[in-house]
Amino acid sequence: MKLVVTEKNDAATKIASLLGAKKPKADKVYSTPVYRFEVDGEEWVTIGLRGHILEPDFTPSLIYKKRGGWRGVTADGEAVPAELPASLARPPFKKKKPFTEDGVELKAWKMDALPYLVYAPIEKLPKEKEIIRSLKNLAKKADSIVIATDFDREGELIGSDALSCIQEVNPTAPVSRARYSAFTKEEITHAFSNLVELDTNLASAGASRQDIDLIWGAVLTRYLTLVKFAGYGNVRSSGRVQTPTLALIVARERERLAFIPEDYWVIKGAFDAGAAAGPTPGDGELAFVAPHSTARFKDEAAAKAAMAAVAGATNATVAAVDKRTRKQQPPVPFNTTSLMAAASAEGLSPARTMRIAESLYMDGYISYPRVDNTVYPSSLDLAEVVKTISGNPAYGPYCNQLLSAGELHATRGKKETTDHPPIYPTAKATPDDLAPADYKLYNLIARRFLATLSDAAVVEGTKVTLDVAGEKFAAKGDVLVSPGFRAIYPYGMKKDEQLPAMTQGQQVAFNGAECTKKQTEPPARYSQGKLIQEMEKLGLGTKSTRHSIIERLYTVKYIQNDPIEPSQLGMAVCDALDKFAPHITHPQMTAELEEEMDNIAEGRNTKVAVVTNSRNLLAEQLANLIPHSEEVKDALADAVAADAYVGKCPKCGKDLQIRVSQKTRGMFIGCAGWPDCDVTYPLPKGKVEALPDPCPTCGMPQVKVTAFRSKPRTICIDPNCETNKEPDVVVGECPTCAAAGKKAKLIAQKNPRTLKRFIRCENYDECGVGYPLPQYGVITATDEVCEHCGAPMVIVTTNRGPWKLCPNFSCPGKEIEAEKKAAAKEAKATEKAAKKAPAKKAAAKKPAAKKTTAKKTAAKKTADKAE
DNA sequence: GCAAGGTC
Repeated sequence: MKLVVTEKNDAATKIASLLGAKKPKADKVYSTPVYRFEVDGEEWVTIGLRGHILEPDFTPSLIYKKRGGWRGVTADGEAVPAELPASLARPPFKKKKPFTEDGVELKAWKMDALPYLVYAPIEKLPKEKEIIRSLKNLAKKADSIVIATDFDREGELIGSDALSCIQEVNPTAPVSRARYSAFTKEEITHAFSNLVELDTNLASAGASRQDIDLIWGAVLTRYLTLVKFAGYGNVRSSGRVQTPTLALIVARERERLAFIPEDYWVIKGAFDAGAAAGPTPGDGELAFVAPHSTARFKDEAAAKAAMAAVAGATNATVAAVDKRTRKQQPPVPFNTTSLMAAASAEGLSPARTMRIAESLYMDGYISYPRVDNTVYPSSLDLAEVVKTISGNPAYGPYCNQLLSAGELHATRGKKETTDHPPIYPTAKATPDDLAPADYKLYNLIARRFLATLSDAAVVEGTKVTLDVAGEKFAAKGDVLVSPGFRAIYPYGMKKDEQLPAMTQGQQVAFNGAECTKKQTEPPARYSQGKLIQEMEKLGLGTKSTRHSIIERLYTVKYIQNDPIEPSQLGMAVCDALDKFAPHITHPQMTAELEEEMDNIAEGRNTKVAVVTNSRNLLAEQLANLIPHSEEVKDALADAVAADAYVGKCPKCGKDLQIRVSQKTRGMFIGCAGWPDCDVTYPLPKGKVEALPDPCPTCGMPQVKVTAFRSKPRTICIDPNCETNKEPDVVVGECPTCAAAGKKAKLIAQKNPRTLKRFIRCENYDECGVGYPLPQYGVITATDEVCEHCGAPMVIVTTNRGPWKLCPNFSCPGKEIEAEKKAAAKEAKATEKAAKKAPAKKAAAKKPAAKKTTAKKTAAKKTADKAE
């Protein structure tokens, strides 16, 4: 039996179906899918890994296991370097030698262990245990092995790791490597009939990257976290990619802070081409506004002079009309980066975009979403794709138009690789088939695909120069003459500005001018999309990791909001590292690593040499950091306090800070003077940010609260402020009391101490009837009761509009509704799958659909609970 | 409790 190992399940299926004489048989080894088929009478089987199946980590025997291995290094491994470089060899023990904890002898403790970590040996440990088990099981029976992972450095490494697993159980089977860069019959057949050897140099280049990333990441992350410990879960991370990325954001913020705005003046004139002289009382249909031809007056006197010159004028002469048509070329096909950038402009974060893209891909709506390529391969039948999506009524007419216009020609981007095609739609979807955000992304991808097959848009630009008492005004207009791709791809387009038709020498009415003082703006903050593009330009991260790097910066609270601004903590971390360990804050580290990896791959250098070199460099940086720990510690502490600051304590005057409750993990506002001062304020659930302006009603600080999936709202921190008071609302009669023959009202109310809102029977002590309410939104009573449980229906009006709900958390109706929805969705999925490809796909799809709905119901439940 | 890179 010949065993073919691929990087992912998807590749395993494709290769099996391209090489098998007959349709491959889908099978499972333990829980891993494998595909069996025959080639020239020989039995073949393909198995897809899940990317890396091994993961480097410090040799376990060296690490004292307690608390995730952060507690120190043990003395038992002879692998522990006996001698540290002089710069790091300060007395490592705070406690007396020999130092033991829980009977384990420790060489160094916490921070003092970091120098040892710099030189700690690294092993590859299993990461995907299930897959490894399946792989080994197959390997035992294999006569020969083909490594068919992706054709790149990480692919070579993944293959090499797989091979080391295989050879543990089958060291003798001959091994070869298939190199392919497209899933076409020719390419795959060619690769498998021209097998080569695994490139161990290339694999060890990748392994060097792994080791270096681990060592630098672990040492610096632990340093930053331990130097000013802020409780478990408050990790302050650093890494080869994330720290330079943070530095970009911080640098931009610094530019903004250093920016000195300059005043300038703008003059705008009002004109009306419908009347020869003004002022015109007319309908204003032909009215337009045009700026002075000096777009920005740097000098107020000059602006005033121009205003004085046109004062009293009622007439303007059209001095010149200049028309130019220009073409707007259709966009190029989407790769991962351009998709994330375009989606980011539409309000989908890169991380969310990739999550959605992944699920659209798994459900067969779009092609593989992790690509660099921006040129459709010739093997892709463009017309067939157009036909496929033409079933969506929003695209139908445009698709037909494209198809009837003759042969299709697609735009080409600059990057051409052949591993995967650019991202395109692979199935029809309508808004009914997908969740709103999913459809938003699908729609973007489908329209982009059609746009890449379209003609250029032709825009006629008109520039009209108007003379008012010798002062020139310049009116500009853009009119779309031929929409071309813009008919289907409206994203990122400016609105047309139409000017009335005018001819040279014509007189138009001048209805006065307005002079406004403005200020120059600092450079804009990065949007997530822009940051991704900048990272790509600098070689930071890969198409598959950039979005998660940015997300990481958000979760460790180095950055906030979108456009991205750094927190005080983010700035402090960046500054501290830039001062004492500058190597990690620059993209240069990645560039140098790339160069070294090329050297390893080409055989000019070895992994050992490169990693050792990197260890030495890190040792230098750490030796620089350690003596400045007090300074770093203070800087981080100040930054954390500044991020938490919301205002002054009304009782003692110290700082009020946003804090996390140790007990409940919930947020509250507490006084920095605690325990001497016991002032606290409750906070509702959600993301909380301090606001600079105090409450206009009571003068206390205000915060911005963003609850899950809601728009942010501003609230005063004082629950007793008028703005936080809510009148009790009678929402119905208590059913339990009614059954007992009593009459009692159900009242919607808010607890000022906890901010929790709920409905409670006025006779609660006896009957115990109560229901939870969402934490915000205006509650209005209805005279209906829930058909399932008898609770009073209420209407909650938020900024997203009113919605009616049964407040009973355990109402049986909730389950029934959820099931109905799930059933409807499943029916649709089954129907769709059955239409597309009989039998097999339907079977594959059904559980997937079930899973998503189940997940969604669960997510909804937690969301409900959170409210 | 750590990185970055694959993939789900």
